[in-house]
Amino acid sequence: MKLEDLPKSYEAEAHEDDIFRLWESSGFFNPDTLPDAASRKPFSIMMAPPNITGHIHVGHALENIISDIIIRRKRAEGFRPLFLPGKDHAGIAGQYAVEKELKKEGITRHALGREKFVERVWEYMREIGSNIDQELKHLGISADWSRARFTMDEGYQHAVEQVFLHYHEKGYIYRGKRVVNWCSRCQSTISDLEMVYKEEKGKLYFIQYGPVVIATTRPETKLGDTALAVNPKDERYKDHVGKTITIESVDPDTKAGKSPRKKEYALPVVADEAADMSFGSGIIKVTPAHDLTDYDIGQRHPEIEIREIIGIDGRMTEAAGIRYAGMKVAEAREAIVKDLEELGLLVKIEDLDHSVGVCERCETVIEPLLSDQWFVKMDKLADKARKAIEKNKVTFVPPNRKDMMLDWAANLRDWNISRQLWWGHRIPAWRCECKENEEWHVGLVPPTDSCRKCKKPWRQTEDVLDTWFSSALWPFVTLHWPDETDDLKDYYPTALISSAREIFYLWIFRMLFSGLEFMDEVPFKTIYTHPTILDKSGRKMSKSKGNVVDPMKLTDTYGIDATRFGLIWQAMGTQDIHWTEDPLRAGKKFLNKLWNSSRFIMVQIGTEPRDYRRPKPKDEASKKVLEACDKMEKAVADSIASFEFGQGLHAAYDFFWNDFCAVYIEEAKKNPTRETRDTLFYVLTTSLKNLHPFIPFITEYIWDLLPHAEKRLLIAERLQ
RNA sequence: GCGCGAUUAGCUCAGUGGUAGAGCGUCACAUUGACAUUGUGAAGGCCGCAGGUUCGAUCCCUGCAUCGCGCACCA
Repeated sequence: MKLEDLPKSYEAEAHEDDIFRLWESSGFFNPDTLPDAASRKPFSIMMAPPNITGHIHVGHALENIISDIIIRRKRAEGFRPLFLPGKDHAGIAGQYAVEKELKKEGITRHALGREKFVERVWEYMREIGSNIDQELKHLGISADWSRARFTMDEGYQHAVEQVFLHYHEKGYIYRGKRVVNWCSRCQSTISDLEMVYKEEKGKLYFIQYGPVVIATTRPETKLGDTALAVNPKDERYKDHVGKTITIESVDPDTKAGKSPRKKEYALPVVADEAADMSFGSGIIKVTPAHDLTDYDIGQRHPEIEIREIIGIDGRMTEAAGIRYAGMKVAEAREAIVKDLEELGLLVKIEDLDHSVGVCERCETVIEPLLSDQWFVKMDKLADKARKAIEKNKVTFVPPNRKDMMLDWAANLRDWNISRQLWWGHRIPAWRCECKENEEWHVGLVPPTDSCRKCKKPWRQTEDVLDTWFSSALWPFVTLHWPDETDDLKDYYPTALISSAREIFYLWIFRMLFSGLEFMDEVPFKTIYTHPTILDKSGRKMSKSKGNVVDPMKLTDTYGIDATRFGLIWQAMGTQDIHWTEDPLRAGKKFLNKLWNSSRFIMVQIGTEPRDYRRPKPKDEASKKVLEACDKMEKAVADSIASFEFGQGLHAAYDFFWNDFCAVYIEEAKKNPTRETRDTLFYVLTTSLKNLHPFIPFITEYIWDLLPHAEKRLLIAERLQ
């Protein structure tokens, strides 16, 4: 081979797509078709399914490149590794994405109707979903796309129904009126996860409440007050506990427009830990229908009445009194403050910085309110998961996450699993249209006998399940549970789950108890929380801040390998990454170094087939570089095994550039012998093998140019 | 408020109980010998602050400060 036959610099974009096609058509992403598949041990990772709401971001890129590194490494180590890809239908986020599209066309989902709207969502999912697949493939992710799953595909829907029925049979599912986070725009409950807090300059209002003064940021909720609470240790209010206090306040039944009038109320006083002695006056007004804390107080003191004064449309209900009924919450607040002031009941107003919960998707202020919802009892399920964690059935990386999760799981509320959305898994529960019959029938089909009160048919509830209800089942439903497939036997439990910090609790914990409940075994041996990519100044990336990094733009600029190199170079342990493109530049240079040294070696060694076992040279330089090479191999293996991907890449880089290129190749040039040629070939091929998981394209490309028996580095000679 | 993590060269980060390293950037020199996407050399750091342990601390301990994250609170 002549030097002139090989270009002077490495042209990534000329080869990367071809190489991926070559891998894909080889079928080796599917572990079953690997050579000697039957004798290989199974190993599996389930891809955290990206939400189908747009393009993948740089965090997805990092997450999946990390998994891909592990998978490629395992493939080379002689395992039968399954990396199962898939996508999440993303419930509220998916629906909202389509609603935004409709808005541009000037229509609403209500105008379309449920059936047509859901069709639109499916169209959107197919289109955006295939983009996501393309983007992941473009990054060189060696997942088995023939096994790809979607949380709304037919088999998955079936599994979700079975899970619901199972929980129902065990008595874990109930329907209840609870205070939930209500988004009045989405017209649905939302989970804590879908809620974000916005810092706001608010006001703290001090209101005369009979003999005491109470402080509140939400004076309008006083219309729903049904009690007062003080801390049991609070000496100041000891005498009031257990008695009622008569207070004077606005009469809400005075017509709007007329001057406000006073009215007397009797409110019971209870002792409850929730009252903080040091905040405000130390007395809290209890509004059980519109505040989670207050609702809990209500639960602890059943004598407290519940009055609902805010409706699901975000307006005051009739129970709030004719003076305020129909007003939006903010309007009612203004009105009542004015009335209190006129009546001389407003003591003072202070400024207060506090945060307000808003809907993550549409920024509507969340109203906590009482609503009929479906719940899953968490006590037994959470207990199972906690015990498994305590018994170290799973390993946490980093280890301190173990205690964090146990703390979090120690006081869980029951899981509100119903959502008033159109996009998602329909809840298999039926009820008579007449609504006079309170009876619910849970099952895949309606009951055959009609309702006792009328002759109308049963109808399935409009509600769908929380999107996490289905993603909780990911590690086994992807393997076709409830069918007892070979895949399920081979690949469950998975080796590890790699997840973003954001969804650590809500997703990981739910997969844990789901796996234990349905498979009797933890779904993964290791829970790895990968680094979060922040911008250079350490802020979260977000569209509104304009600091997001598009991985596709990076690959356009630097090529895929250099992008992978640059991402992993920065991935030190589980530390957050303050994003910088510098290492991508370094990556590009390194690829060129790798290319040119390979080019030089190819010319040196000629074209005859070679033995690529470790040579036993006698000269010092060769012995030394082989020793360093052994060290590098060990460092790479150890680093990957301990999730120190950046360290592994640094070790390989450092060895290759310095020990090998700068020192050994120069040395070998001076006095080329058969021994140095053997050593050059061995060190190069060993480096390629160790670098391959990080920068798979160039290593494969060079490998295929080398004269030896095994083509395809992807499945080349097994490492130890 | 509680917990976790971070704080080292201009920037992004490694690192070790014995007076510090990488990548990128900067400056000077080298020009075609695999590679100028290179090579050689240089500049640049009281390793956040204050105590303590130690013969010796950037590293261990305590406190503080700043930043970030999580949980709680936000009456």
